[in-house]
Amino acid sequence: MPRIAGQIDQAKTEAILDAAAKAFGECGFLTPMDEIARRAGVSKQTIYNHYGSKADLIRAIVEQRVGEITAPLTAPDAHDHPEEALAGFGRVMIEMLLKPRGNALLRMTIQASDDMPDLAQAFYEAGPRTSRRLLSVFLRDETEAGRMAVDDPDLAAEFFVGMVIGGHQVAGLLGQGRDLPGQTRGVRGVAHEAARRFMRAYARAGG
Amino acid sequence: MPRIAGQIDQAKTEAILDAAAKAFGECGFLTPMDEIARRAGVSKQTIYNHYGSKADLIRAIVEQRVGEITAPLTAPDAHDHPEEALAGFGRVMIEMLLKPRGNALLRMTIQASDDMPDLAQAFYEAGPRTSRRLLSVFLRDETEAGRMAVDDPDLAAEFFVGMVIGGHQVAGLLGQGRDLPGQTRGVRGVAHEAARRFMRAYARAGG
DNA sequence: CTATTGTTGGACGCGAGAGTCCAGTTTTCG
DNA sequence: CGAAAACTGGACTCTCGCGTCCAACAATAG
Repeated sequence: MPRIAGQIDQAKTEAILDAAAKAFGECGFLTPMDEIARRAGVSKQTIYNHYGSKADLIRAIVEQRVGEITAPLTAPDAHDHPEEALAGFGRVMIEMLLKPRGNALLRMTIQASDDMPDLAQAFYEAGPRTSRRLLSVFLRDETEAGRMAVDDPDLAAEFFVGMVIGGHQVAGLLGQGRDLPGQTRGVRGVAHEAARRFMRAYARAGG
Repeated sequence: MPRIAGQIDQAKTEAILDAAAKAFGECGFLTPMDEIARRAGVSKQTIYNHYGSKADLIRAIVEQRVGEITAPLTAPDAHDHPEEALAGFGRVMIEMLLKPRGNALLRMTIQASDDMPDLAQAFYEAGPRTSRRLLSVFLRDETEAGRMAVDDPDLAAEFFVGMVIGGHQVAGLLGQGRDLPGQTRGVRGVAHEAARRFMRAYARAGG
């Protein structure tokens, strides 16, 4: 028994995954496997030893990266001022999408969603859906605590998420990242303004 | 000179375009040309007689449909109550995306944006960008008329558009159209609620 | 009727990319 | 050192889809 059975992976598996994620992000999911092998500094055969097929490779990328990217997106802390918490949540969300990684991952998943609808669903659950749910819970708690007046937390969460990322999403998906309002304000400025307006929209009746 | 020169097109050109748009929408832009020919009830050669290549065909689809789909999206009428005008604007926008056509067109353009960045840009200009601009102008006018208090119309327009379509967009692109808040309310309900909240967020200081 | 032009459908050439195969090399363990 | 397991790299097969070619057909103008 030469070579420990598990020694194969550790180094190369990650190199392959990194290179593949980067390549797919740049050139779309139609990037040839040879290109990925080249970038990873690895033989093509090795890729197929680690991941059985291109579909499996893509699956691995999405499953790993979704968690990684959405990690900083914890539920806002209800003990802060709600507006501050919302602004922070929004800021993380924008940064999530502005990073080449986030948008590239979404693009790749959309492109692959024809052939792999299950993957698209997993991505949707782990990404957009959970972020909405986190925010929805926060809004409900704030309302019960008497600091806000949100009658439909799910819908309100969708509104806020939409306010914050709406424009960036499509623009990024179409490769038109440059043109967006709020550039002069910067990420923090936009998130803060969104939070401020949202609070006004959902303020308690008494102010 | 047998056969009038212009007799070639009228009938078939449109049939091809319709079939192609439908096919691309359902199966993605990687639909074979043979499939399109079959659906259009036309020989493949005929397609190449009318449109030089697959890229040209896609271009033709996008250029025609963008205008067609965004046609009902005129600037809201400032003479109505602003909230009603906004709700109407939002409703049209949602319907634009809920129709298979709209979302399919966006998907197709995203998928093709790797190979045809110019097309993606044209789409973006004609679609998302002009709708934002229309709304922005409306908000500026309403503010000048003293009915609202919008300091940054561009950003506010992005907020409203995001509120209305944010969730549907990604869900549709990922083929997850079923799960969305606001189903119980229906399209009009969501648009109306968005308009109501938006008005509160941007009401004049004096109420 | 004849010439011209579009259409048909089917075969074809071609390139690209997924996945396989294999001989030779490297690495690690005993 | 010797054996086993993974890696290399490059050739190879297979499929698929774009775009072309071509011979027969249809329609229309003169």
